[in-house]
Amino acid sequence: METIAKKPRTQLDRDAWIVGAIEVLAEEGIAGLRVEVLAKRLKVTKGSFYWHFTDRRDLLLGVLQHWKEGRIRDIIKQTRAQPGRELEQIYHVIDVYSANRSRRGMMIELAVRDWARRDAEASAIVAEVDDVRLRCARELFLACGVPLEEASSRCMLLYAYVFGVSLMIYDKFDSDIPRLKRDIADLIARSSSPRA
Amino acid sequence: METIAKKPRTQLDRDAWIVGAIEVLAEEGIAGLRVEVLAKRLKVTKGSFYWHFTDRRDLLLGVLQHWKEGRIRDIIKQTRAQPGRELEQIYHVIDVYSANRSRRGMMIELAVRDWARRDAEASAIVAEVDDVRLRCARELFLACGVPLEEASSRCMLLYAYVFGVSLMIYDKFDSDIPRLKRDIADLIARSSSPRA
DNA sequence: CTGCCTCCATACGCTACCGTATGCGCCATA
DNA sequence: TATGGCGCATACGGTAGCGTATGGAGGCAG
Repeated sequence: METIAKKPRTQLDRDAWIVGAIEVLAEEGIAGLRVEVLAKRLKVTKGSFYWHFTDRRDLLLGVLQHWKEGRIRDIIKQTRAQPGRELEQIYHVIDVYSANRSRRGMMIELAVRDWARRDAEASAIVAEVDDVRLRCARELFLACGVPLEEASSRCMLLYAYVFGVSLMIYDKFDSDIPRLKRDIADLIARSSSPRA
Repeated sequence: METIAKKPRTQLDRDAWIVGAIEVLAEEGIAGLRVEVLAKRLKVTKGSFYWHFTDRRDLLLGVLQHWKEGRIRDIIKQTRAQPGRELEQIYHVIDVYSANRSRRGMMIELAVRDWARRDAEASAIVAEVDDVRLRCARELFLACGVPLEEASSRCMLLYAYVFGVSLMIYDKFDSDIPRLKRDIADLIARSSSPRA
């Protein structure tokens, strides 16, 4: 009767390959994402791979799709705030991205963006994700009473900052990095109009 | 008598290889920087390459060194302002990086930083460059009368922004990108204390 | 002219991949 | 118990790239 119920299977399915692929992508970048390397990591041979995928490109498209959906789900979640707590939520978004806590997610993010610099399909996916991110974040600023154009500037600055700071190496620059990051979050989030 | 004078030679020297390598690096990333590919672009064979370099790693170290020196020269130049025109210079720095004018330089920058995410030697070079950049930019803010800690925050935000914005795809987000970028430059540069 | 040194070409072995062809065990179902 | 297909293993041909070995052209000195 349970024809639709998921059967517990030890075998690999398409999704397991994609999840593993994202793991490799985070560690080695798109250039290191090789079929045989991934197969070895999953303890099977590429005979299995070419059963689930037509070729490497098929996998890569699956990775992009999987990443996009996960990102958009996360964006919706992170930018949903209780009325009156929008500013708090903005700080939370900055913190989530710039903290080392989600280092793994940022590695994937950077790998995908580097990939997108030379691949049209990856580029299209990143464009979609960026658009959703910016619009959702802008809503938060608007809810804080920030005017439209300033809300646009600030949310753009927000995301550019969190990605950019992940590319920099600034250990020796300042002795109190946590304070530095708090101050930067203030520069980004604190609206010039109301003043929290 | 002119044993030290440079002789005009049509042949390739170490530097020509490095310059060509940076070209490939900008277009294909570190993973695409292959000895035989580079040789083909320079219209020679890799027999020449292994005359000038011991191995691929030797070339990569040369690329890093060359990039570092060029960057530091540029930083010194870009952050040297006539007294009283420091704020103007800050805007100029933001503009130089975020404009598409120096798109090529940014491609190299991003390629090196992606490289540095998985290579200790590239990472060390980026750390040096970042340190010089941040300290030079901080001097500009200090000269504008910005307090030390705020100067640190703002110059960090500045560089994180310019690198991060180069990773984003935001065509559809706002209809007036130039205005958006001007507003962001104001958010970064405009000190809360004096008010230009 | 001869010999040497510089700079590059050619040829080779080796490894890492991609994608294909084919074999094979296991499980469900009749 | 027979059988067919699913999921994977094995084996193969082909390409790209690294590094080495060796040959060869051209200039320059003697």
